[in-house]
Amino acid sequence: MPKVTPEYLDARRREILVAARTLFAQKGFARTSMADVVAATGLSTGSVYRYFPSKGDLVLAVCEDGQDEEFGADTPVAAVDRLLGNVHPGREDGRAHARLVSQIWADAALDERLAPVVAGRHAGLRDLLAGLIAQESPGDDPSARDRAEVVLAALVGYAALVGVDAPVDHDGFARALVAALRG
Amino acid sequence: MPKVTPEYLDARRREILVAARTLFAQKGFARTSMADVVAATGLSTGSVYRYFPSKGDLVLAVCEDGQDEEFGADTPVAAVDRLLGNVHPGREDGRAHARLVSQIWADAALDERLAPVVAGRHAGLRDLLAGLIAQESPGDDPSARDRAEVVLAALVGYAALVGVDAPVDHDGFARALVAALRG
Amino acid sequence: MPKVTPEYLDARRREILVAARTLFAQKGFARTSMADVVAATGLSTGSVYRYFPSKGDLVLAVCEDGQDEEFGADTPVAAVDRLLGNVHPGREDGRAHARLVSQIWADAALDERLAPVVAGRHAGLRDLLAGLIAQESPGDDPSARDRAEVVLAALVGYAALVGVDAPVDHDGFARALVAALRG
Amino acid sequence: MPKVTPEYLDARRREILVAARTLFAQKGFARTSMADVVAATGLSTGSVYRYFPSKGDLVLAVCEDGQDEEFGADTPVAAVDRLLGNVHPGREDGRAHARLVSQIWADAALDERLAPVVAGRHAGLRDLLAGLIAQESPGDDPSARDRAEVVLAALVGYAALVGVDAPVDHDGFARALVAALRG
DNA sequence: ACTTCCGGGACTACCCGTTAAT
DNA sequence: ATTAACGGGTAGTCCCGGAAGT
Repeated sequence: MPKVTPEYLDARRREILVAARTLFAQKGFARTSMADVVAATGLSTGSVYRYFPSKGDLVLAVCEDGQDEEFGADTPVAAVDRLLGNVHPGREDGRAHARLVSQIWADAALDERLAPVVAGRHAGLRDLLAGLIAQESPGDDPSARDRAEVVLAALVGYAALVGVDAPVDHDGFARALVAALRG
Repeated sequence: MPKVTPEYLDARRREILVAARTLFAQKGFARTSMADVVAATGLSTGSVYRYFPSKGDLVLAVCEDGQDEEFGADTPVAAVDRLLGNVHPGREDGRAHARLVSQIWADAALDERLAPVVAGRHAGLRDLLAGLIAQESPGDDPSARDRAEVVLAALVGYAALVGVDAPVDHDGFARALVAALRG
Repeated sequence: MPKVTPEYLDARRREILVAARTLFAQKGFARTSMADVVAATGLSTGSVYRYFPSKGDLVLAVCEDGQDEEFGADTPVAAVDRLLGNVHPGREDGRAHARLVSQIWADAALDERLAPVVAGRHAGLRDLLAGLIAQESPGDDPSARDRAEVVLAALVGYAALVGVDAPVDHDGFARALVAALRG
Repeated sequence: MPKVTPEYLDARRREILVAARTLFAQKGFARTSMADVVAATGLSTGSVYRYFPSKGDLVLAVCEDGQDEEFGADTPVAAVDRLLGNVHPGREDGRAHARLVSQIWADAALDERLAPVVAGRHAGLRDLLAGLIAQESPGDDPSARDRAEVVLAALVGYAALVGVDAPVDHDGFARALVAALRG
């Protein structure tokens, strides 16, 4: 079935990506084999490798994916609430997402192709958050950036906690996080 | 014929543990093979398996190890400084330690034997920190625990950042973290 | 819809053949993938498979190709000189040609479709050479055929030597070969 | 089964080597998979890889093997007879050996680890044969080495012929070869 | 009619955690 | 205590068919 539309190709690619992300969130990168991905997509080995030339590329694509989703918040509190909501332990896919976040940071620490992607994405988010914080604060507070860094780091750590199924107090954490935003 | 002393056995065990931790910090759990550990210790496969019946047990032991080191701090700021110092990107083994932290949280999210160990350790640390915070604060502030949780989570996130070699402002982060301690 | 001319088709076929021979001479049959050939020709997979229904057929065609080139020599010495020149280690493509010769004989020993082609080609060359030898020799020397066989075998062996980049004395070999022609 | 005698290890190694050589002679290097070798030995994959860390090493070992067998001949004619006998098309394993010879020269042309081994072995044989020729010839004939090269090359070419099952006149070839020895 | 190119899936070399015999 | 053996699993390649377009 050659000469298909670019949309078709992109849809196929996304299917693989979604299947892979689901598996990676369940079992992590290392414990998910390409055969697992192949089985989950219903395609053949060759097909998957046509879209992603190696497992590393697939992992990379999963990590890059969703990166460009609009931040969509105009106050720091709203932004943090939203990010925190993604890893809410009560949500259906909250734990899965949290686990994926942990996997990504761990793998990025070992994979030099992944590291800049993850670091860059994080930096972008931090600057955005810092901007929102600065808008709210009176005068020029140089600590906005540091506060943003801390809050974002706390979110990563929170994902780790949710990932291991630790009994967290979601609302309490949210409150303390908002307090930290204020400095 | 040997009948070696328990001390000797324990020393052997520690040697393996140290070698494994070093390798795990460099390459992560999945990318470190038992053969790597065996080679690093200079022992034989059988010996290593005598002390740790499976790779999972070795990973578990590495994660548990160091857990019982005294917290050794009597103010929250001192405690946070100390913890933060362990993953200082400028320190020789700061990045290695940071990487190991990321690996542990990621693996704990997948391994049900590991999860409670890591979660428990974290809870202990959090309660200790919450205690120190409460001591300092006037009256009974119920948010001490939440603040401790946030600060500790931020430390985990900071380790992730250092692990991927992101350009962090260590001192700025420390300041913002101390501010967060105060709420 | 095209209905292209047969000449065009043949030209295409030759392009593929040339590209394939070059690759086969560089990397051998087994280490050259159809994808390599496709890439080298600039055509599509389907096109290549239209002209050569399988890799085996392509290999066969490469082995048959050049077979019908006129011997173009009227004395045994001239013939041998010419053949030897094709695998001269100093020539640009001498080693490449020599490597290809080795690949062909090796593959022919395993492929029953290839074997008769190669054997037949060799037999033709030998008979031709034997005829030239007989012309020069006085009376009817029944050993002409055997001498031709030995000389031709030596040429194959020489190609093998050049193929592995062994330090050969080309002129010395040529002299000894001529002596062998004479018996 | 640890701590076995070196003889045991060597015997095991030889078993693998023999099995591999047989397969390689039948199907060539490329068409013989490591799984084939494993099955032929009756061992497990891991065991075979313990003795030969890669397929390339196994191929190399097969090519080096038998190299040190004594030449065992004191006249050029006897030497050539012996070498020719190894690839006699009538002998049980003559064709198999001939095929293996072809495979080795072809692979050596592509594998830079193999090339020097094969070239060196050939050079040794040639010098030995040249020595025998020189002994017999009156005075100092500088062409002894070239004649030896031609004769050896012819033997390689003869192996190629036998390998493809070409109808050769073994005795006629032998006679012409002996004539070539004399120059 | 003819080319393109996606899909398929068996296969390959090799690795790894672990056992058990010596 | 040592180490040979195990065997299932891993990422990735390869040749080729056949449907979809031009």
